[in-house]
Amino acid sequence: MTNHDKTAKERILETAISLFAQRGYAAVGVREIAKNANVNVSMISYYYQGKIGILKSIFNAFHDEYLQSIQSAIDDDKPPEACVKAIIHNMVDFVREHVDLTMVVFNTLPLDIPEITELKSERVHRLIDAVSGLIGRLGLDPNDKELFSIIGPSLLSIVLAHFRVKPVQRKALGIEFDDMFYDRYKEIISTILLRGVKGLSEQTKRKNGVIDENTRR
Amino acid sequence: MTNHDKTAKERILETAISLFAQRGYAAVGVREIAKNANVNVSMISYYYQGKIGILKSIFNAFHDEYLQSIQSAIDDDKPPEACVKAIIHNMVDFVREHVDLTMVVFNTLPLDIPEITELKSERVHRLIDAVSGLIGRLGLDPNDKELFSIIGPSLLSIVLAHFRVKPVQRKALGIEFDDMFYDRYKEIISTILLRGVKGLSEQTKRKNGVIDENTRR
Amino acid sequence: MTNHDKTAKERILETAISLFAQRGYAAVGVREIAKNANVNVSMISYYYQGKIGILKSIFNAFHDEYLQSIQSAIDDDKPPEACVKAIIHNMVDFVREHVDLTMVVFNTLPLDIPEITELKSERVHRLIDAVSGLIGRLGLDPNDKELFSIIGPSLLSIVLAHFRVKPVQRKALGIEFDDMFYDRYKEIISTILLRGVKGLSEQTKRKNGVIDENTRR
Amino acid sequence: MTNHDKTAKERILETAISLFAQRGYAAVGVREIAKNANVNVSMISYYYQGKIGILKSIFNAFHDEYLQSIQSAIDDDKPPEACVKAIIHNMVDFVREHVDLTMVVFNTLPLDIPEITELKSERVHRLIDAVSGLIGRLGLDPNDKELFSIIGPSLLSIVLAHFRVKPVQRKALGIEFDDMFYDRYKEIISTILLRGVKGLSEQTKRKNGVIDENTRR
DNA sequence: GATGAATGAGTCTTCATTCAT
DNA sequence: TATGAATGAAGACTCATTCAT
Repeated sequence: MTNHDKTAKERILETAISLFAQRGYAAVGVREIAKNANVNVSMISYYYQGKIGILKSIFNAFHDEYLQSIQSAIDDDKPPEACVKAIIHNMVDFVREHVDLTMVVFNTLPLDIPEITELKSERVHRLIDAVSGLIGRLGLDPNDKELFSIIGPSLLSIVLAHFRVKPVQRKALGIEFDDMFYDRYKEIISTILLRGVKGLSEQTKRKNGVIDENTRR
Repeated sequence: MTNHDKTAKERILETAISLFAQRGYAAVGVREIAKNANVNVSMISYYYQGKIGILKSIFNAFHDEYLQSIQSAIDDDKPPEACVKAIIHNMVDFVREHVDLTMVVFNTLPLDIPEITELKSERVHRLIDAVSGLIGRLGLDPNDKELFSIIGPSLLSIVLAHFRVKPVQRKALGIEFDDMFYDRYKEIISTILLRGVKGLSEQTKRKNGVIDENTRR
Repeated sequence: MTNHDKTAKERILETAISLFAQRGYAAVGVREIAKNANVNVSMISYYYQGKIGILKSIFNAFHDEYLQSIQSAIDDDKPPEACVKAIIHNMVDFVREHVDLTMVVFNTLPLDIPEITELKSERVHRLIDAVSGLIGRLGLDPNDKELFSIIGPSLLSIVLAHFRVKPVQRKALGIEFDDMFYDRYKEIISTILLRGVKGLSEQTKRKNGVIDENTRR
Repeated sequence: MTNHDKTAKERILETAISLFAQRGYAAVGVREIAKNANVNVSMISYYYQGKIGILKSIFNAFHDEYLQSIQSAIDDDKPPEACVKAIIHNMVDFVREHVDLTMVVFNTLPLDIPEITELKSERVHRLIDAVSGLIGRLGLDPNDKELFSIIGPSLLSIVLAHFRVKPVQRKALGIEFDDMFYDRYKEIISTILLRGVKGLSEQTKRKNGVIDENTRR
């Protein structure tokens, strides 16, 4: 499907995602979006009920696909470590395929934009539901909210960190990022997280006095 | 020092940091900054040569203190693991003390704002210089740019992740974050990273065939 | 066509010409133009891409009509003196009909406004092309750039001089300027210029030794 | 006297003259003047009671010297043609020595700046007084206000025309203007004006029926 | 669906001037 | 004299949105 085949509505969304990812929601004007998308400015209000409507659509689009990519990686019949690896694998693939979409959501997350506050809260809860089972199987307490509030964001952050600074690094370090790089990327991130979490669960058990050699493998 | 004792210039900076952290650089207007800082709008251009000048000041202020907090944690006479723990300790303390400042820098980092592109590049290089020695002592190749481009951002991201979503979590999970929480926080993050990095260096060695099966588990 | 029938774009241009003529380009604000033209301020940027765009339009509008009025007066089948008279006739009529337009261009000409520097240069060249033939037929060297650089501006200046000081003179001398005045005006200016230029060409020939004492007086 | 020896007040005036000449009174800000003159902004209000005060000083400074240069060229014992030549000579020299000063006054003349309206009127009257005698001796009616209102401005305009467009011409035609150029300049302008005015007086007499061969030389 | 003119509040920046020191 | 902070209005321009066509 060439760019010309897409409907005006689609072109608006894609252009907005690209521009929001580059310069942030607030810094991009509807005129610029309309111009780049080759539509009349009024069409934005027509299709999305205003600029903020685009952002809502972006959040929903991201949420649907992202959640699914995580859920499809969780399989209670597989060992939890494999699930984590699969999640990371899916996440990296998903992010690579939707860098701009992900960046917009991630960068907009900590900002106070009243109109999307509800969307953000809802998203958090659904994610927790999705992964809480896996957390328990990894040896951590799924009801330990504090622990979760630390590990949860870390997981996404650690994966996304690279994508956030990619443009800066490409410039400063002169690195090109290809498929090989991302294979290594997945492996490194998986190692850090799996080993790290394993260390955590050992620590927990040790503190609870249940440490014996067997549990440490 | 009460808020009234501060100079107009200081009040502008602090107000801007607070507002930028909440809603992002582009979404905050100079009028609002001036109003909250109780100064005349034109004072912003007077002291900072325009809105972008405030952002530059913020970057420099962050960079100076942040770099120093990391450097002071690195001690070649201590084992590298202790250094990592110290860095994380310092970072968490630094971030807690300067949440808004850190958030502004972190959230602005991935955005394309031509006027501060140079500042960002320069910052990256100085950070690399500061920690490259430690990287080597942890068993990783300090000249492996790719590896660094993955771990570097991860380190900061994993620490900051919590702060980014703190407001959302406080609301969604009903957690209060006190000193005890942050002690635990430091420990968890340290564990994840140290164990994770250790896993990485072992992996590296294994691939290079330097170690045997016994040392692995 | 009443003022109300004109489009917003036309009203902006005409109002701007009038105000610029009175107080100069820099001294007039877009708000004042918009107010007098009965349009919203933003319409100025919408139609003219900013205040400077109005000035560009003014330059182009003047140039087009002015050049044409000169060209239509030049007829190689008529004696050059008649052409000069016709040019002055056309110029005076043109200026009377477009006093403000002419004044804006003339008063803006010597000012350094980077955005219109090119327009000014282009204008000079076209004018030279238009009259160089006539210059030769008047007995002057059309390739003598210096000579042209003196006479060219003089021609326009001498015609415009009156219009520049008209308001001051009306006040100071109590003169009213009507059709009769301008008929005399054309004659006086024509006489000065034709006799003056004739004197010049005689002087030139004399220096070149082409004529003898008898023809001189 | 080097630039550093000059008093702050002098530096302000000279800097203002230079800047006003380049870009016009309204387009130049007091901050720029103060900066270029190496004084504090407040000094401008202190010495000149505001920006408009500088302009008034400029008008007065010009008027005093300019009038004197014309008066010193008028000598009732010399033939009127010689006086005209002397006036032109003095004017060209004066203008060359005070280009910026002259341009500021000349360019500001047609603009409506309420605060200097009186200054302008006064100036016109004094000039008329100074040259009215000479006008009569040239064979023109000194009480013919209309005639004077045409010739008067023409005289100055024709001399200044070159200086107004000098920068444009230097660029467009590639001419350099040196002493030799200005010698020729004086001669050409003198010829145009003397011959032109002679033509006028002959015309006048002819109409009045007093023409005889003797008066035409 | 699509256009482009129009609106009015908003953007950041600069203005000339004043005042206490 | 000289300084620099401070003011408030005004500078040009852009914003997202609406509406008649």
